[in-house]
Amino acid sequence: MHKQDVTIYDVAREAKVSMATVSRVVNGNNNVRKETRDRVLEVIKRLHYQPNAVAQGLASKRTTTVGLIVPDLTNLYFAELSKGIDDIALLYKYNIIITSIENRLMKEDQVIQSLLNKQVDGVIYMSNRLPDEAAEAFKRTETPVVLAGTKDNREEFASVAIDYKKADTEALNLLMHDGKRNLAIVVGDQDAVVNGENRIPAYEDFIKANNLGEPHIYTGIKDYSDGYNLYPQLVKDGINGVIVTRDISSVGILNSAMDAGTKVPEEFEIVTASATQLASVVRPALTTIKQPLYDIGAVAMRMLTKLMNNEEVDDTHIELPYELVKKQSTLNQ
Amino acid sequence: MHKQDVTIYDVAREAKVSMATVSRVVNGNNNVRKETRDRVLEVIKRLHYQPNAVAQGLASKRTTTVGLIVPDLTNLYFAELSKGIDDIALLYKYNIIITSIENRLMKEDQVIQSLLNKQVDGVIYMSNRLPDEAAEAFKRTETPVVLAGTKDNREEFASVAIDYKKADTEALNLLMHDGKRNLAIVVGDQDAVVNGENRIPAYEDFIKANNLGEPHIYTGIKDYSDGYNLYPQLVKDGINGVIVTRDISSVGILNSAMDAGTKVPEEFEIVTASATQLASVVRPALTTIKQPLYDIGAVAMRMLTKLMNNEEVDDTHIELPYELVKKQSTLNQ
DNA sequence: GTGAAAGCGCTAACAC
DNA sequence: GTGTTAGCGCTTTCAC
Repeated sequence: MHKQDVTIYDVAREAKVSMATVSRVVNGNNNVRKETRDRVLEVIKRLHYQPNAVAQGLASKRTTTVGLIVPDLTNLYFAELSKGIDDIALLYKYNIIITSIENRLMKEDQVIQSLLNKQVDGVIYMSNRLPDEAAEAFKRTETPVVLAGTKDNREEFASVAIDYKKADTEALNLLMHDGKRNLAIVVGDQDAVVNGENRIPAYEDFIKANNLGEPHIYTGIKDYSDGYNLYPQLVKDGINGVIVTRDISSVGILNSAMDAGTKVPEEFEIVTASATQLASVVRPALTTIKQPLYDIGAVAMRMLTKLMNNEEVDDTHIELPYELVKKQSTLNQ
Repeated sequence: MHKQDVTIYDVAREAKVSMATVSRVVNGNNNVRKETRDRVLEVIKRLHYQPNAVAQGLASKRTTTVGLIVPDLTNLYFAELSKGIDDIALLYKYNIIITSIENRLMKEDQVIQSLLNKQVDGVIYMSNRLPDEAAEAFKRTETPVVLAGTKDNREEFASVAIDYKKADTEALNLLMHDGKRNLAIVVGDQDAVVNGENRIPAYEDFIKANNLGEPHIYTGIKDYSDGYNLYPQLVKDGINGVIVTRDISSVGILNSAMDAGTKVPEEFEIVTASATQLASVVRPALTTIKQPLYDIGAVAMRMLTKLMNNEEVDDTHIELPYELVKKQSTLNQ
């Protein structure tokens, strides 16, 4: 970034008006006579003037930039959420600064602080658990935050998600009705609020309510090979039905079962709890809890635009409908 | 973004030094006596001072922000590239503004202009073909650009990629040596420079050089169902070996072939030209041209940091090695 | 080694 | 409807 060639001052001089008027034209303020406006617009075009958003940001205290905090870019779950966010952001002319925070050199709250230093107008948080320092920083700087596809144990931040407990219970019911009674839950990160405070408790409640014996909770199963390597353990533990939070892990378990000669779904059933593209292209196709990921992202971003404009928001905790899509990895009886 | 509570001026007053000295401390300038530095740092800590990056950007003309231009966030090819970029960006303390440009309300060069208005220090371009207006804008604003995982017909922009012609030729050779002589190429966007000026010509040359009859080029095959629905046409055209640029389309073709009862690879072979996670988790696993996507992103970002610092870069057109990974969708004889 | 002061390019009162 | 002016929070000469 070098010294700007043409500034608002150049336009003002050339159009024989003040900087204020040029500013008004650029920002669509109506208090400008049509002839003046046209003259200014002509000069803007002729000089190829482009406003410097950094200077605008400093002067107006609005950067029209929002921060996106995501654990991992290569996880399709977040990519699909991001797409919904991105489309709405474009619609409202916000730029997106994206930061991923998994396996990092920097601590999460440092990364978030650097985002805040960039003076983002708002933040969409999609990671597992909002650290206290970060929550503090958001409040101190009065930065609006919306959680998308995740939850927080604090009540203070807006969120858009689905009812994970209800969804998982429905999925477990499906497995049970198919005659599978040795049910397990396989999660990626047990510290995630969605898992630790929603999915796992729902599973435990279900097991207890239906007298299905000891609970079997497998944690830290994050990628394909984690899933693949877990399957023998599941066999050893006598499991014949699983609900898996990450679909890449589901695929690992599925392939491992197939390679072991296990009949899916006759002998072993799988439900994956976050439907991305992946779940539907493998064979047999996976039964999934289909979350409206694109919509979650879009609704979250829309809500954020309102919060950033200090508009009234009637409900800051939105739950969107999910769907249990029955495919070939369950009997569906 | 509201009026900042504690500014560099507050720190200066509290530490009984000038703003200039605080600025020096913040920016790690050595021309500060140790005692002064310590005193300033103590005040910074005590007041929880955080520099306003927007003001820094305006004053210094460096925003420590880079733009990422990508067609589609949910395409794993770009996600994996982005991960490499992101890691190196973090290392050098750059933030990333990401913009996707497929199916948009705004024209590509408008989106790019809005990125430039944000005064990004550099840009990584990963899309199909850099529009002339955008190329002009980059040059006019002297913004360094590196293409990652893509190419440009102009020679003027730096790039990091693989040798697509060589890779495709090698893949076609594999198919031919397996006894398949009715070979086709299936591409997503034929306007992409990688396809239009590299992959397709390589295919045509190969067909001609080996007397394999008429070329069969299928374009606009972008997603799973495009691939799935294309397969019957491939059968009708007598094709028994394909190279496919997008792996989601490869999977569509694969599943369609399997559903039709075709034996893969005995009767029909597939090579996918961009190996993401997807290619290795489907069954049969797909033979792929494995590009070092993470590395391409990382190397591109590293090069960009040099360009942004006006450092000498010996080679601005880097080709990284690829690998033809033989899996179950080819006979590999 | 440190400070004073002039900007960076723009917005937003306020005055007319 | 338009202009004047004072910042926004910081960096960077240039003195000393």
